[in-house]
Amino acid sequence: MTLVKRKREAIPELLETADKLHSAAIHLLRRLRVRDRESGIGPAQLSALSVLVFGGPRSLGELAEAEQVRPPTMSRIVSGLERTGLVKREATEDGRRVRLVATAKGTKILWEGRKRRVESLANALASLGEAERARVRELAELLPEIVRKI
Amino acid sequence: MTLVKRKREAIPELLETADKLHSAAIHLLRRLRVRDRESGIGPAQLSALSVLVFGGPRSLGELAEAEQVRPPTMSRIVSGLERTGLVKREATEDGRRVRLVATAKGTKILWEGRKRRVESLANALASLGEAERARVRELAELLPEIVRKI
DNA sequence: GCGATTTAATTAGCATAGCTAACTATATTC
DNA sequence: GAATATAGTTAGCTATGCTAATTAAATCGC
Repeated sequence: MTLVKRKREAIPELLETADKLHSAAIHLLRRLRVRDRESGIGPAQLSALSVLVFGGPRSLGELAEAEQVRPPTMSRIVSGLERTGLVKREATEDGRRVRLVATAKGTKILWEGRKRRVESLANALASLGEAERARVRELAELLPEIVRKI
Repeated sequence: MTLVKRKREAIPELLETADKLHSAAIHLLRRLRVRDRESGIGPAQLSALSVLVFGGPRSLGELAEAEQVRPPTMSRIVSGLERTGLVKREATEDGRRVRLVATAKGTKILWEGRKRRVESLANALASLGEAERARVRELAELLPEIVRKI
């Protein structure tokens, strides 16, 4: 017990920070999500589409993994996106795989939605002081590194 | 147009910060969500339960509003929580209203789940340097204020 | 080179979670 | 006390998650 004490002692403070960060992330996204309804697309479809738009075409399995969803689930999400003309399934050299590509319409809709979310948040940031904005900027850069370690 | 130019010019930098923060929040929660499956409770039930556990008992309408969901949706979420013994519907003076209360079992399960999420994140924070951890701590305190302004 | 295995995606069937519309029951108002 | 307002539920639709089973294509082994 006493031998690992140093390591254990470090945790409570981190737990508190983690708890606050976790809670803030939940509330942040809950607020921004409201604006997604304007797109008329469900959250899973929107999220999958964003991977294709920002990350480029990929197979169904890859997209499922990126979205942390099982292939059958992604298959149906893609079917919905295809039905509304936001994504296209294309054949590949490997006859088992499909290449999923966002259409022009899908790309446009996604950018508009993202713009709404980001603008809502940017407006909230606008009322902060210069020092606080700088702090937020620093954190926004630091977060991806933290996420990678989870 | 030109009259509001000053305000518009301030936005691009904020848009970039907002975009990064938004994206980081999405990826953060996506990672942490994985651990929720261990609880065996769906995300909507888990989130509603957390409001009752951390915020105390309230009516169905209040809970629906807190969760940004319509009353019929919340009614069914609560039915699920009641069926598994995590929440109780109690009568109030006003015969139309119900008081929703988390049971001991519900409280216990929620704390365990929250612990898992927060610990995952705290572990990721543990590998940061002292200066970075301090920065994260500052931001975690600042975020609720930003969220309130969205 | 052809049968067996592996891999990618889909289909089928189930549960949860979101919505609107319609209904029930209780309070409130005039 | 009748009309109206409010709180919650029920019914029925769509979307999103899962596992199990199926289909089709590629690869492996001999």
